[in-house]
Amino acid sequence: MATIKEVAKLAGVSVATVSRVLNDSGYVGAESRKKVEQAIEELEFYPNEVARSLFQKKSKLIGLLLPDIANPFFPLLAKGAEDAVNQLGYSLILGNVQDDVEKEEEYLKIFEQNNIAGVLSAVQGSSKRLKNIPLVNLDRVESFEQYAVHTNDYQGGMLAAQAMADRDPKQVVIMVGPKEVPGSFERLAGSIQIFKERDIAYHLFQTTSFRLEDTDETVELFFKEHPNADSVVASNDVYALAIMREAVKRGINIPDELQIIGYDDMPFSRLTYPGLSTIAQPAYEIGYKGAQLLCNCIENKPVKTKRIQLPVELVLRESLREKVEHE
Amino acid sequence: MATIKEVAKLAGVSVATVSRVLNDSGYVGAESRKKVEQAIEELEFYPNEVARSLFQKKSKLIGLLLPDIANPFFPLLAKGAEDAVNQLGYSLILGNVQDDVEKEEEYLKIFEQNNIAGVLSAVQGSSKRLKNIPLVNLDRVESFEQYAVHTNDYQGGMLAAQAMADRDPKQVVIMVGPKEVPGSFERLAGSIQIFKERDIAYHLFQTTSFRLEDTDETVELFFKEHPNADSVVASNDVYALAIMREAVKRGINIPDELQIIGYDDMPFSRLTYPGLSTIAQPAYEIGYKGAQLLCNCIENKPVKTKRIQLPVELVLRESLREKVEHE
DNA sequence: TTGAAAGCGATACCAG
DNA sequence: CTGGTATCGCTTTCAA
Repeated sequence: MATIKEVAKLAGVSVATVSRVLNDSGYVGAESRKKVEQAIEELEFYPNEVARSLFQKKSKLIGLLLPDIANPFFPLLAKGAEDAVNQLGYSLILGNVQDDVEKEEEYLKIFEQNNIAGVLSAVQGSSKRLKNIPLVNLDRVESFEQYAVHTNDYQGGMLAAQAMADRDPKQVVIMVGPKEVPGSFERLAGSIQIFKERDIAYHLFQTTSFRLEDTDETVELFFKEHPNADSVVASNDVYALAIMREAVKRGINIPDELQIIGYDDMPFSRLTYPGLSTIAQPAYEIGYKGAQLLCNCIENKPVKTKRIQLPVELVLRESLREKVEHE
Repeated sequence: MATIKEVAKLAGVSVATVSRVLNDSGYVGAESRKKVEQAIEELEFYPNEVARSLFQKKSKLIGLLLPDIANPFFPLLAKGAEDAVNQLGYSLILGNVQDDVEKEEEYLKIFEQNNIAGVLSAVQGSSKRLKNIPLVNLDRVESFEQYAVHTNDYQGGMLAAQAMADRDPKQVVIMVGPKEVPGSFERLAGSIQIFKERDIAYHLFQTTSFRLEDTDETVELFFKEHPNADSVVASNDVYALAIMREAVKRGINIPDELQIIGYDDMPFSRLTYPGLSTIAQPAYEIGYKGAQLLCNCIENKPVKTKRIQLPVELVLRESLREKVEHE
C-alpha cells in the first residue's frame, strides 16, 4: 500500500500538498493538483484510515451493539444500519452482547480504544460509560435517552389487543415481555387499556427472555398454565410461532380453537401456514434512520428530531379469526 | 482518555517503561512495575488501539464479509465468528455484501485502510484483492481457496436424497441452488448419485438465488412446473418452508401427499408444524472454527488443517413420511 | 500557493 | 533495568 509520502515524491510536491488535495482543504494550484492526482492514480493510493484516525482522534467506525444477533429481529436492523452508514462513508464494528452487561462494558471499551465515531445501541444502559461519544439508542429505548429511534409500543399493544378484541375472544392470555426490556410495559399497558374498554377478561403470562433457546420451556409452561386459552397476544413472533406449532401438534385448530397474534413481523412469520398475524416493526428502518441520525450527530449537522418514533402496523394473516362486526 | 505519557509522568518513569509493562516485554524492575500499575489503575488507562495499529501496521480488527445478513444462516455464522474472535482479543468489522461484487471490493478496500488483521469471508472471490492479509473462506468455498471452513456438500446432497429415497417417493423434484454458489453442484451430484443407485426418477428445478425476497415468485413457478411433485429435495430451508406453506394453503397434506426436506436447519425450521426435516449445517461452528483458524494464521501459529470440513447431519421432523423398510 | 515541521499515542531499538 | 528517540501515515499550523 502506497503512502502519502510516495505520492508526494512521485508528484514532486510535499506531503502537505498531497494532503490538501486529498481533503480538498486550503489552496492548491491547478498544476500541483493535477500532478498529485496522476500520482495517486498511478500508485493506486488510498489513505490509511488508521493514521487519519490517530490524528483526528476520531475514526470512520461506528459501533453497533446488539442484544442477540441470532434473534431475527436484529439482523434486519443491522442491515438497515449498515446500508445507511455505508452510504455516509462509515463502517460498523459489531458488538453482540448476548444480554450480558459485562460484554457490553467490554465492547464499549473496545470501541473507545478504536476511536469510534459513534455508537448505535439496541441494548439498554450503554449511555453510562460513553462520555463524549455520540450515541443513538435503537428499538429498546428508555425514556431518558437523548437520541433514539423507536416505535410506539403503547400503540403496538393497543393494535394487537384491538385486533384480538374484534375477533370474539373467549379466553384471552397476554404474554408479557421481560421486565428489563423497555417497551414490554408499554405494550402491556396498551393492550390492557383496550381489553378494559371492551370489558374483556384476560390473563397474563410473564416471559423472562426473548431468546430463541428458551422457547421450548416457555411454551410448555404456557400450555400448562393456560390449557384453555383461545386467544393469545404474544410478546413476539418467535413465541407466537412456537405456541402455534405446539397447538397444531396437539391438534388444536388455528385460528378456530386458538387464535394468536405476534409482534415484530419477522421475515419468517409469513412462511408458515397459517401465516402469523402480527404487529410489524420496521426493523430495517429503525437501523437505517438510527444510523442517519447518528451520522448527523457525529458531523455536528443540525438534527431536527432527536427521538424518532416510527409507526407500527397490524399485519393480518391466517392466525386470527374473521373479524366480528358488532352492531 | 488517559495516554501512556500521563501514566509515565504519574509513575515517574519513561513511556518506554510503561510500554514494557503494558506488553510485558523486556525487563522492568519490580519497583517500576508497581508504580506503573498503580498509575494505570489510578488513571483508568487503557491503550489506544489506533496508535498501536499504526505502528504495527496491523490492527485487532477482523473483517467479516457476508453475502446477506438477512438470510438467517449468516447471523448464526456471525455469532460463532464473533464469539471466537472476541475470546482471542479481536473485533469484527461487518461487511454485508448483498451479493454485489462492487460492494465487496469496496469493503476489502475499507478493510485494508483500517489495517485489518485478517478477513473471514462467506462470499466468493475475496481472495483476488487481498495481498498479504490472511483470509479464511467460510461455507461457500471454492476448491482453490487455501484456508477454509466448509461442509461436505456432496454428503449433504446424499443424505437428503437418501432420506427421501427411503420414504417411497413417487414424483421427485430436486431444487438446484444458484450456479454461482459453490456447493450447489456438489449437493446435486450427491443427490443424483443416490437416486441413480436406487433407480428413482427425478426432475430438476433450478433456482437463481437464495434471497428471501425471491421466494414467492419461485414457489409459484415451482408449483406451475411441478404440480404433481410428491417429494421435494429443497435447496435450502427458506424455499422448503415457502413450498410447505403454499402446499398447506392448497390443502395438500404434508407429508402424506407432499413430503419435503430442506437444507441448513435454520433456527425457524423447527418452529413450524409440521416441522421441517432438513440437513443441518453447523453455521455457528463454521463461524467459530473459521475465526479460530484465522487468528492462528494471523498470529503465525502452526495450523494443522488449512481446510476444515465439518459434518452435516440429517434432522428428521414431520415433513417426511415414515421410513419404508425394503426387504 | 507551497513546504517544513510538529504532533496524534503507542512501540522498539539502542545506548547507558 | 531504564530512558531517549525514531517511527508508523496523515493532518494542520506557521512561515515563507
